[in-house]
Amino acid sequence: MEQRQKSELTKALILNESFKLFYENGFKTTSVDKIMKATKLTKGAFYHHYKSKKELGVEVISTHIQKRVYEGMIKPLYEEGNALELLENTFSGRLKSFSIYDKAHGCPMNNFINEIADEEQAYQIALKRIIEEWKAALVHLLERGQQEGSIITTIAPKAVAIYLISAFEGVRGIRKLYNDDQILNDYMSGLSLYLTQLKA
Amino acid sequence: MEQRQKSELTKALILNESFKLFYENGFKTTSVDKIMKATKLTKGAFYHHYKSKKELGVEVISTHIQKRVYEGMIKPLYEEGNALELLENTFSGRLKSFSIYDKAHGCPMNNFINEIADEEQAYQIALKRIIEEWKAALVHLLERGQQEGSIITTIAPKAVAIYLISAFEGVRGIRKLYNDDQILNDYMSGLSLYLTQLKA
DNA sequence: CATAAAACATACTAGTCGGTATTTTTTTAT
DNA sequence: ATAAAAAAATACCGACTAGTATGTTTTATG
Repeated sequence: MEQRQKSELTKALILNESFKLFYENGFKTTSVDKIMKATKLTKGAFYHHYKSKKELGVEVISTHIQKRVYEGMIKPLYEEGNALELLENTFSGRLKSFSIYDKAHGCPMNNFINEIADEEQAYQIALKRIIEEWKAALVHLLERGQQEGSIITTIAPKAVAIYLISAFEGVRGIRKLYNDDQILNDYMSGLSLYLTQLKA
Repeated sequence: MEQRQKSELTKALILNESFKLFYENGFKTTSVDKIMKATKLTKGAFYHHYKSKKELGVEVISTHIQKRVYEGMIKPLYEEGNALELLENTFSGRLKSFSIYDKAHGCPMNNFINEIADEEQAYQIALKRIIEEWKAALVHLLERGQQEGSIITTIAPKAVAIYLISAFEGVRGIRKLYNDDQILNDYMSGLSLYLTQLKA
C-alpha cells in the first residue's frame, strides 16, 4: 500500500478506536496501551503518529467530535423551512435517534467538557470551537425566523441559542442517571413548550 | 478526645479534602494517596474508615454534594413569594454568587454525572437522588404558582422543571470553556425570557 | 538493486494505582 | 494498672501509567 495512504489509515484507526474508548470509559482512564490494543497495533506505532496522548485528545475533539456535532446538530439547522419547526425537529429528532448505547454514555463533547476542559487549554479551545459553531448556526436560524416573521423579535437570538444548547447538553448528562427515557420525554415537552412561546 | 468524636472528625477531614480534590481534578485521577496526603494522614487511616475508594465516592455525593445542591438550589425554592421571581432569583442568584474557582470547575454534581455515572450503579443512584429532590422542589413551586394564578396552567410542571435543571447544569459545564462570564449572561437572559413566558 | 526514510515492534523506565497485611500508637473500659 | 479495641502508621503487592530508546520491517526513490 502507498505509504501516505497507509499512514492516514492507521491514524484513522487510532482515532476511531480512541474515540470509542474515550466515549465509553472517559479520557483519563483510557490508556494509550488500551487504545493500541484495540487497534491491534503497538505503542511504538502510536508514538510514531502522535507526539503525546494530549495531541490525540485534541485531534479526537477537533475532528471526530466536531464532525459528530456538526452532522447531528448543526447541519440540519441550515435546511429550509419554518425556523421553529426546524429547531424542534433537530433537537427532538436527535434525541429520538440515539441508541441505548448513546443514551447511557451521554454526549461525547459534554463528557470531554466536564472531564478535562478545566485542565488543559488545548482541550478548552478545541471544544469551544464546536460550541461557537453550533451557537452561530442557531443564531443564524433564529434571526432568519425573526426576519421571516415566524419568531418574536423581542428575544435575543444569542441568549436563546445558549439556553437551547445548555439544556440539550444538560439533559444528555442527566439521562445517564436513569434507565428509561422519561427524562428525555420531559425534556422534549419542555423544549416544545419553550419553542411554542417563541412563535410570532 | 473521645474516640467516636475523633473518628467522625477524621472522616469529615477525609470527606472535605477528597471533595475538594475530586472537584478540582476529577474523581478517577484523584488517588487515595493524594487525598491522604492532603489530610496529612496515611493510607492506613483511610482504609480503616472506608472499605474502598468507591465507598468514599458515594459518601461524598450523598453528603457533601447533596447538601451543596440543597443549600444553593433547593432550599431557596421553598421560601415565600412570587413563584417566578423565586425561580429567577434562585437560578440567576446562584450563578452570580459563584467565585472564579467555582466557575472554572463547573458543578461538582454535573462533573460526577458526566465522569462516572455510567460506570457504577452506586454513583448513579446517589446522584439521581439529588436530581429527584431538586425536581420535586421545582415541581412543587411551579404548581404553587399555578394555583396562585401567577404561572400559566398550560405548562407541565415536570417538563419545565427538567428543562430548567438541564439548562442550568449544561451551562455550568459550557462556562468552563470560556474565560469570561458572557456565556453566563447569555444564559441568564435566556432564562429570564423563558420565565417571562410562563407568566400568567 | 541499493539506500534512505517511513511505519511499526519490542523492551524498558520510573512512577502511580487501589488495596492488603502487619505493626505501632492511642484511647477506652474495667 | 491492664487488657481490649479503635485509630493510625509502615511497608508492601501486582497491575497499570505515559513516555522513551532502540530495534526491525516495509515502502519510495535514485
